[in-house]
Amino acid sequence: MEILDLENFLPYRLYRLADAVSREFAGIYKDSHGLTRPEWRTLSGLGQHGTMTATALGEQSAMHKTKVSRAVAELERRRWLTRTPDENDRRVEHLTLTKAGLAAYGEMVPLAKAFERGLLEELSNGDRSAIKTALATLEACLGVSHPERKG
Amino acid sequence: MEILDLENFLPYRLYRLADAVSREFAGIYKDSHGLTRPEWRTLSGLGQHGTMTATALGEQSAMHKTKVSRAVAELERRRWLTRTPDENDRRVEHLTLTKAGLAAYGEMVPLAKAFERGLLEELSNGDRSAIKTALATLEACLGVSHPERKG
DNA sequence: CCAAACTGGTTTCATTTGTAACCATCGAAA
DNA sequence: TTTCGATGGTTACAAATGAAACCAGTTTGG
Repeated sequence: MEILDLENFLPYRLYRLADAVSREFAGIYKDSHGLTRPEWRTLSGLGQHGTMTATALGEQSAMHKTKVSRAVAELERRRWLTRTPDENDRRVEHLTLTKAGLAAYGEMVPLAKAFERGLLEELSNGDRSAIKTALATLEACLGVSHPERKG
Repeated sequence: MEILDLENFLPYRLYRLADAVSREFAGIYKDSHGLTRPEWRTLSGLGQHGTMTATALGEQSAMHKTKVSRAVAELERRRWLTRTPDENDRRVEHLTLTKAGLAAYGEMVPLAKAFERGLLEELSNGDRSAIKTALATLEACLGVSHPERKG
């Protein structure tokens, strides 16, 4: 009978690594501010782009719209963002970080970058660039970069 | 204010890719047999190693013990595995696939391998080997390979 | 021998997640 | 204009998850 070596199976390894990295990284937003991952991504998207709609947020950060909806609701409750109704389309709301939201964002960005740097430092120069192109290739192949995501 | 480019942030890219791959791959065990991921991993571990304890399963496949416990219960309900009490330690149970379990495993392994092949085909030879060493390095650095996992 | 600490495994409960249904609004076509 | 399908976003409900409590059995140290 043909067997599968799980520990060397790419989907499994990818998932396990991503999961470990993500848990590790969660310390930065969870322990310090009690954010969930969707909340962190929402904060991050708005910090980066200034103003976005919920739909745009979902696309940019690969989140299902229910996740976005709940994350936005929570950040609003904290008064880290505000909603502004769109002039032309009354279904749409434009989301923007408040001063408090920006402050939290500004505080976490350097920590996030340091975390990433810590990871990349472990890799040789060659592996560092190779992993980036490999990721890009697989992302393109899976249609992950700019699609209608479900996550 | 310093910003973070989420779409180029390694932890995010890793997670998003792993998530996409995992969803895609889930078709192989979910759509065909209605398995969850923990159930698939359990099946896979036992198919590969023949007989294991729940604890060993958790270590090999990076699952929290509650996930293992529930997956094992479900596979037992399907009569895909059986439990045999340990001779010396009455807390321990040895898990083994039944004929039906092995059949399902044998059926899925080629599909899994084909899926992995499909992914790797997208990469150049260089990237293929580089991504493996990069994964190994990060796994080692995060202590993912052989630890007390929580996932 | 006995108590305390530990380990394998299950269960309980609160939280998170996903699917689907839903509401409101919009755009296109009749 | 009216109707019908699509779209932005929220809500309801069921299933998956994780933390911690738990039970049973085992080891250790006095």
